[in-house]
Amino acid sequence: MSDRGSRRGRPGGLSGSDLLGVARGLLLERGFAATSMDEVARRAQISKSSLYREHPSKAALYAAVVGEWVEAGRHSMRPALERLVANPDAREGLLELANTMRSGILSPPVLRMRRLVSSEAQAHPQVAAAYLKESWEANIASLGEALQCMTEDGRLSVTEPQTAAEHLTWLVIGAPLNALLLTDETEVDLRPADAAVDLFLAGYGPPHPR
Amino acid sequence: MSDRGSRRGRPGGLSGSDLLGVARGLLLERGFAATSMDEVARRAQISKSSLYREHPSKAALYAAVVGEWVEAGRHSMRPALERLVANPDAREGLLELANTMRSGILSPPVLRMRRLVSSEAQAHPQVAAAYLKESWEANIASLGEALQCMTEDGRLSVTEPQTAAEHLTWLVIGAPLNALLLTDETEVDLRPADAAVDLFLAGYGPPHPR
DNA sequence: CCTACCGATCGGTAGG
DNA sequence: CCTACCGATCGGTAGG
Repeated sequence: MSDRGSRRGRPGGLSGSDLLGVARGLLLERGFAATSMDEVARRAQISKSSLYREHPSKAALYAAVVGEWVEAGRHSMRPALERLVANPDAREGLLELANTMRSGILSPPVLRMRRLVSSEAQAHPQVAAAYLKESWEANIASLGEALQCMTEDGRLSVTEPQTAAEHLTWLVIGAPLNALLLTDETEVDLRPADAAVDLFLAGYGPPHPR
Repeated sequence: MSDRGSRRGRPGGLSGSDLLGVARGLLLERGFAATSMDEVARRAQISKSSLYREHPSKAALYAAVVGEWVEAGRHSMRPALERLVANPDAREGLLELANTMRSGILSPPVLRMRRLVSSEAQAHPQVAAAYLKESWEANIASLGEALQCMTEDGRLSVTEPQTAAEHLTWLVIGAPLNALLLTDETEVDLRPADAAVDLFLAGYGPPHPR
């Protein structure tokens, strides 16, 4: 990860993934407009010339930061989904997944990245579109596959996996995500996910639950 | 609404609600940072001195714009909720309400205001907090009251109206709102709300549906 | 009411 | 000569 090992001659500052990490920290903390290329360079201990050689514009740096983030989080839900599919108790598995989704999506860094991308969606639409497609829709699709898998062995009765995955997702995170996006807080008191899972199972539960 | 009638002597430019309308148009179109006080004054045909006399800072102008918007939309769902309560067919009423919620919350101006307030939530937290409380939470609470009313005469079986209202809201608008907030588009193809209403009724439907 | 203008700061690029 | 990198400063524009 660190480029420290590839430096030659001069002590030098950060580059590559380390440089993106510095930029990400500033962008998540202050937003796009309030993050200056000067401070990115200063914190990375490089000159602005070096910064602009690696990222030819502020927009390119921003796109690189979001791109690295999306790539890292693309399959972040996979372990939780494998635990869900492996759990013979559908309700227990869904409850655990709900809590995992909440603690992930509502965590301060993930929330800040979402605020950043959403705020810049008009100025940088291609970045927002990539974030939506590769971060959100990819994870929703994976959840849909897991729900279909659970339907095939009788633990659920889902006919439209994509729709069911969206329903579960928004039942679980809709209200707290909305509240957190409209606050400068990074935490909100969560009611238990039981009611959301109960509603989901009432509609998508096994066909013969007796 | 117009201050044209109260002008005295000079032809003058806009003030009051008309001035806020000009500022709102610019803020919704370009966002907070890209909206200059110079252009607000120019479009309102007043000097910057007059603008700053009526709104002592850019932040104050922004707060006034959002405040007027919140006040106007506070009870915007009431007519739709009255139709829901008056409809003896719960499913039909909920479907109509779902479509009303979608066409309202997902309409371009409402969407743009949400983007604006959310983008400035860190810089102007009190504005975002007022928007959340008086615009969102007030309407959710009204929906909860309607659901409780329908429970009392046997059309639903809701024990926690607040939770049920949140569930219905996010089932109906969660996915499209998320997609629209992460795009520069102002429209998205909506799948029918039937699946969301069916799921809601599976969990909150009448106790003896035979 | 308005024009001119301020102190500050931005993203991006020059010469050496 | 080449490269990686620096200090200094550019033209424009923001809120007030």
